[in-house]
Amino acid sequence: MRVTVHEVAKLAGVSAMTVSRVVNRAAYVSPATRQRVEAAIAELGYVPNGLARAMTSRKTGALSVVVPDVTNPFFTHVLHGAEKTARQAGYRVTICSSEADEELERQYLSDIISNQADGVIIAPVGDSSRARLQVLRRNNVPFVLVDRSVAGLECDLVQGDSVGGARTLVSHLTSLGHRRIAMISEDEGVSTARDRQRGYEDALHDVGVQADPKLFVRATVTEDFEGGARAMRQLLTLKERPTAVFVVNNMAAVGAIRAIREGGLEVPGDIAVVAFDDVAHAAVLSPFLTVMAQPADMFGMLAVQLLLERITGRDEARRRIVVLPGDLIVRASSGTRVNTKESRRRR
Amino acid sequence: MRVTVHEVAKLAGVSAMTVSRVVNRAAYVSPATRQRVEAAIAELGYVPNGLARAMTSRKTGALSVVVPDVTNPFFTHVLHGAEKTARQAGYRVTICSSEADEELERQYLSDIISNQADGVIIAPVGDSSRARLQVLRRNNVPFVLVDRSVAGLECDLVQGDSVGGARTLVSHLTSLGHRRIAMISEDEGVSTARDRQRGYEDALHDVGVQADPKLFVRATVTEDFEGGARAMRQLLTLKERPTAVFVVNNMAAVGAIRAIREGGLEVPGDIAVVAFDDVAHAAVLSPFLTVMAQPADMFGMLAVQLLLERITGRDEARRRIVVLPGDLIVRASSGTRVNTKESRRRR
DNA sequence: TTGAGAGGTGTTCTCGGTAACATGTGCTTC
DNA sequence: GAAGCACATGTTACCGAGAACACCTCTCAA
Repeated sequence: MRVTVHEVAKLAGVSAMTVSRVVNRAAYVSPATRQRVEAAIAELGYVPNGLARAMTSRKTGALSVVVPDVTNPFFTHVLHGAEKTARQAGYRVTICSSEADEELERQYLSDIISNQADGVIIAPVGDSSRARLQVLRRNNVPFVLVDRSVAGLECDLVQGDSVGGARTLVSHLTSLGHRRIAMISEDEGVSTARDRQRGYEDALHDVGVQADPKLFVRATVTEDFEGGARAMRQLLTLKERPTAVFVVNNMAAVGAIRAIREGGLEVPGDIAVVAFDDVAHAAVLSPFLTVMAQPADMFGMLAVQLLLERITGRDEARRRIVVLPGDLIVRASSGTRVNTKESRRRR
Repeated sequence: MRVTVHEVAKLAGVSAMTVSRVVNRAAYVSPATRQRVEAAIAELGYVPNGLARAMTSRKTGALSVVVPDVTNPFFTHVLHGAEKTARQAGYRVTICSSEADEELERQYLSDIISNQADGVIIAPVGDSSRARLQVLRRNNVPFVLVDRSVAGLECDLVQGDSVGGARTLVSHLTSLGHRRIAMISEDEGVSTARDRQRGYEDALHDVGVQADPKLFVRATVTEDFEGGARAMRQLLTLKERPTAVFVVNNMAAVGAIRAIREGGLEVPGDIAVVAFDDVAHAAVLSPFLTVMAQPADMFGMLAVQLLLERITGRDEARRRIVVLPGDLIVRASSGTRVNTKESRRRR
């Protein structure tokens, strides 16, 4: 069906090997032959079969990026950074959206091994990913974690400064006078959730406040905003409501804000909100949410770089961990007067 | 390096073929043998090589989705819908971000052929993609267009109702009294730009207004918002400024709004803004932009469905075109009083 | 008793490309 | 004039699976 070397060879009156040599600009093909072969290639529209090549070369040129949610702007940018860097290095990128589902993640990783990806970038579902990642390792597929580490698994990692970032965000709230500050977190098996909780507790401790367990809620963070909304509704039922909330990420924050408003309350008037991860479009359209912005593109770029180094040998290299600091962007939702220009205008 | 059938066969004391039979649950393997083979597979951690399989079966199980920008929420959702549907049908999805660059698109399509993808979903860069898509066709790679058609190319297509959607958006503006309405479009080679321009002109015509060429500007729409911003700045230099702007898509709209504000003007007070495509996060956080929302997930899902039908034979099927209507969502940016509750509160 | 068919397993060849090796020119060089 | 090398091309084998076919054994019906 598809054109092969053999058909090109026949048309050009040479052997398959010679066609291969022309295609790969290998040594020692006479100009006359080369020309005839090239003409035949053009005439038949021959495109080399990458699979067959991969069979012998043991390199597919494919990297896989596994993220829990492709519609989350944070991961979107990780993806973009990774894709760009990979392409420049001559690699393709296959995305896998694990939907934060362990079984789906397992399936993807198994597929990845089966399809001989040259390497994997993964934002793991959580600590439970450890076993699955060890299967990768057993099959000699190099991988690099992004955004999240996995307890008990030593490997290359690119992540943000969750502890520090959370501490900064929460300190921002305490500096505004808040003391009853809630946290909406996610599954304990996710390293960023743990780290951000630590930052949250550190910041409270800094001002002499003991973290109140009733003010700590976990959300199931899925692609829609419902997880954050549900968690927020729970907080709203407390007899003594928090005056501020620190939300573990952007998606949950959006849900939380919606829940607050649906509860007839105002942000930041009744409850101030701060969160991790910026949302570019929203930020420009109508800057509202105070966030710890992370350089997501950079996460992807660096992860690919580390991965490529693993792929191209240098096995001796030890485990490398890159930690990227975030940027505190203060906007209306935390209750300061920064950037209120627009909201005043909108009326 | 990686475990193969042969090693499993050796360990189990059978032939490679028998291992293959066990793996594929093919007929006639004695329970005893099956068990020994399965034990060997488990012990060695054998995972079948998908490439080798693809060589003989002539099916890779890979679909490619080519979009101009993976960080654009619209395409993100197309991608998500496509990925989900494909996965359920047992296909993987490779994403290619063409960055609206013809050469990059050509390269990707060539890669796709080379890597024997079973099919392609593509939001083409523009009409110039025609030649590149014909190469796909010549190589028997089925494909379906999403979002954009290509002039002079007959093929399956899933798109929004750009003419009607634009007409609705612009009519919304005229119904509010606007008459000097500008349009920020993009490259003429993009079908949606042409269609939306027609809808724009139709809507003006409906109220007896002749489209003013000076009010029509093209933006180079790239992943950042600069294209829209530049176009807007150009409109702001006109002696007689437009009172409203219809922007061809969400990314450009974000840039345009930024430019308006940077010019010291207000939206919608000085200039009303409407655009195609919603941005989910922004919409929840602080509803502002009046848009024609398109069911992007659905675009991806349907495109994959059409594609799978092509792949699994039924070649006789004629060209199919699916047109999905959008939803007008009126918010603050167009100057109505809808949804002003939040902005009033925010003060 | 024979043969037909089901059960069970191995051998060979192929998928499309290329590494490795083989072969065959012609020209230089001592 | 034989060795030696650069150039030019072909042959063979292999990458890891699986299709096709061959070849056993055993059972059961005629």
